[in-house]
Amino acid sequence: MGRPPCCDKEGIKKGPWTPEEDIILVSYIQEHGPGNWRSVPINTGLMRCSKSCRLRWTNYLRPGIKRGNFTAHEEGIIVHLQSLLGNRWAAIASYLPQRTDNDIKNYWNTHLKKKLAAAANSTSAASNRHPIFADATFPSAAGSHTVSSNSDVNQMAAIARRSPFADCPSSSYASSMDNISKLLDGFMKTNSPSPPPPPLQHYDGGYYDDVKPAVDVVGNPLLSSFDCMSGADLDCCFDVHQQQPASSFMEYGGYGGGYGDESKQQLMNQAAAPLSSIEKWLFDEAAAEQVADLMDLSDGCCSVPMMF
DNA sequence: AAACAAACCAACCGCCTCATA
DNA sequence: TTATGAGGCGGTTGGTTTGTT
Repeated sequence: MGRPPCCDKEGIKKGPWTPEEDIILVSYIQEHGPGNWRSVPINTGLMRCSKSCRLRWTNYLRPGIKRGNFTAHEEGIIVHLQSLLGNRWAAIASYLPQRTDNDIKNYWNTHLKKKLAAAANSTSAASNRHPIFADATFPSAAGSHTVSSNSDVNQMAAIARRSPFADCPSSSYASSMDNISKLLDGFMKTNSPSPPPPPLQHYDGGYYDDVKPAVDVVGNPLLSSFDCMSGADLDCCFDVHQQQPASSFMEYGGYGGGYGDESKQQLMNQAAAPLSSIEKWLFDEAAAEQVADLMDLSDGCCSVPMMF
C-alpha cells in the first residue's frame, strides 16, 4: 500500500527547541542535506516529529534567513504581493528569499494589517475607492491592464507558485552559514577536542535538483532566481532598477550539487530574456509608490524612501 | 518597583496536495 | 485505481518580551 508511517506520536517532544537539538539537526542536515524529513528524527534520535524538524529548519535554522526589522522596501513588496495574492504567504515569501513565510505572516498580522487598516481609514475618508491597488494597472502585451478579476489574481498566484524560490536556496547561505558554523564551533569546543567542521558549502541531492525554468502566464521566463542568486542587494530578488539579471549564472557560485549543465544553460538563456509584463508591474514604481504613500499616511514610519 | 497590557514570534494544528506502493 | 502517508501551507495559540501606568 502506501508509504510507511511517518513517526510515532508517542514520546514526541513539543515546545521550544534547545540549542543542543538545533546543533543535532544542523549537523545532520549538513551531512545529508534537507529533505526526507521522516528519516531525520529516526537517524538523529531527536524526539521531534518530522514536521517539527522541517519547520525548525525552514523557519529558523536554514541559512540565508534574514532576521530583524523589515525594510520599507520589503514592506512594500509584501503589501504589494498580498494585495494580489491574498494570504499566500509561501508564494509571497518566494519573492523575498531571505524571509520565511512564517516571518512574513507574523509581520503582516502584527504590523502591516494594522498599518493598512489605518491607511484605509484615512484614505477612504478622502475617497470612496479602495485604498490599495483597487485601480492598479500593469502593462501587458495588449497594453495596460487592470488587476481586478479573479483570473488575474489566480495568474499572479500561479506565477508565484512557479517561482523557483520555493526550491531555490537563498544566495546568502554563506553569511548565515557563519552563524551556524559558530554554533557548531562553540559546540565542538565544549564537547570535543577535535577541530570544528568546515563551514557548509552546499547541499547535494534533491533540494536543488527540482529547479525548473519558471515562466509567467504568457510563457516569458521569470528572472527572479538570478537576482536572488546575485548576492547583491537581497532585500528583494529582483534588480528592480535595471530589471535585468544582476549577474550571470557563472558568477553564482557555491552550490555544487544542484544544476546540471543543461539546466545551467537553460537558466542562462532565461537570464537574457526580458521581465514578464506581470513581474514588471509587480515592481512597478508607481504601484509601489501607492503603497509608500499609504504607509506614510498611516503613521509616517516609512522614513526610508521606497526604492522601486 | 510592581502590576498589567500589548506586542511579538516560535511552534503547533489541521487541512490539502501529491507521490508512492 | 485506490489507500496511505509525506510534505507543504495557512491559521492559530501560547509563552516571552517590551511598554505603560
